[in-house]
Amino acid sequence: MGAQHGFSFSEFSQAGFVSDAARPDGRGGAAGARIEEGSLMEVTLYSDGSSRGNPGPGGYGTILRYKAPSGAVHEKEFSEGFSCTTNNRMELLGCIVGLEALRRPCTVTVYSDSQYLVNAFNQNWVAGWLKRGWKNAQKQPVKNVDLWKRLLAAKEPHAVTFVWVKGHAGHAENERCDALATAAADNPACHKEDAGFKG
Amino acid sequence: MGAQHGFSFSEFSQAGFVSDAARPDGRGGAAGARIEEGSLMEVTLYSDGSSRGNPGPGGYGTILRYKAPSGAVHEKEFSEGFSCTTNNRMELLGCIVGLEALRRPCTVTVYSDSQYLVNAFNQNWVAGWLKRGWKNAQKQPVKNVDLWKRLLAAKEPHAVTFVWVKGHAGHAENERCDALATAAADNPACHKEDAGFKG
RNA sequence: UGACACCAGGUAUU
DNA sequence: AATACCTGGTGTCA
Repeated sequence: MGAQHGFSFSEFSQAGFVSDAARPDGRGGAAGARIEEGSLMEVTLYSDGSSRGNPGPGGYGTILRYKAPSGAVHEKEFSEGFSCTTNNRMELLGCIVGLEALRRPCTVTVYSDSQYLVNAFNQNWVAGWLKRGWKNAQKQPVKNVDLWKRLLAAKEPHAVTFVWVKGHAGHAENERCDALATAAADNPACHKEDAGFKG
Repeated sequence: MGAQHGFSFSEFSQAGFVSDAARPDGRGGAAGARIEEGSLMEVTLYSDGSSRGNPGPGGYGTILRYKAPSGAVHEKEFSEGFSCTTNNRMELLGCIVGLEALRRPCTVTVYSDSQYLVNAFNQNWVAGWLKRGWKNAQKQPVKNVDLWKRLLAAKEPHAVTFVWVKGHAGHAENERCDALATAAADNPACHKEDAGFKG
């Protein structure tokens, strides 16, 4: 199972959501030009990463879900495998590809079991890194800067909220993402190279 | 079949073993007052646990065996069933009740198919737990601490050796214990509550 | 020192 | 297929 890039936004358009003014719930923006948070499409992103050996072969799994006001649920799954990477890189990448698939600004809720990912924003780690020029609290270079920068760029157009979920605790979507991630990690036939990983 | 507590040591006394000096094999202590390891009564303990569901209804089976110098074999069986417990708790409890039935310090050889039980001593897991204040190597609280403490207390007066036997591999006593354990697990009429189990 | 994740291995119970 | 338990390790941060 390879990556499925280019999340088809037309599916969402078909759900009758492109024109905010037409929304039946009345939340369509009267403001017009300005994008209000309440007027954005609400999307849920679940992701998980795995790595066999750490470092070793790895993969990510991501679910992007949009529930239309009509009640219809639109969902897309993503996954990729890599020949040599780390658990944390896969946790980040799963989130990144989900965000990068969005073609318009959205209100996104990201669910991840990785405190490495979630706390970077919810505990303001990134703010400290930027202040120190990508140095961590020990003044060492922050790891995986390539992915962190890519994540910040992918996040930028959206209103993103990060929620930590405990891993392997019965969370259905998290476990689906785990299955996608491990399946990709376990399939050498589809492995790509994680060019950013410095082994 | 309920538990049979209070292993009658008088049976062993009748085997002519109380006076070490009289032992025909010459290992009786000339030292007199001091209890030497070689002077202790040698007992063999077999035990096994089972649990239907894990967690679920479970039970243990235990055989305590003493072979008198005369060649006579004295044996006692123990078993109990519980309404909700785990496989590992039953493996521990089977050993505990056997040891607790001994009324004098003995040289005990414990045979179990549970590496959870055997390695706790033979691989010095307990030493690490005590050093870390009942935390395991991952710094999480050690599970079943109630039973581990009870086992340490039950073991304390004796010279205990643990031997691992492969389960379901034709070991006669192990399979007898398995039969006792599963019979107890499968008989709801005699089930007790495993008060220490946190479900 | 703490937290989360990712494994690798082993035994048993189902 | 899954749970109950343990050992050993790395990837990362505060």
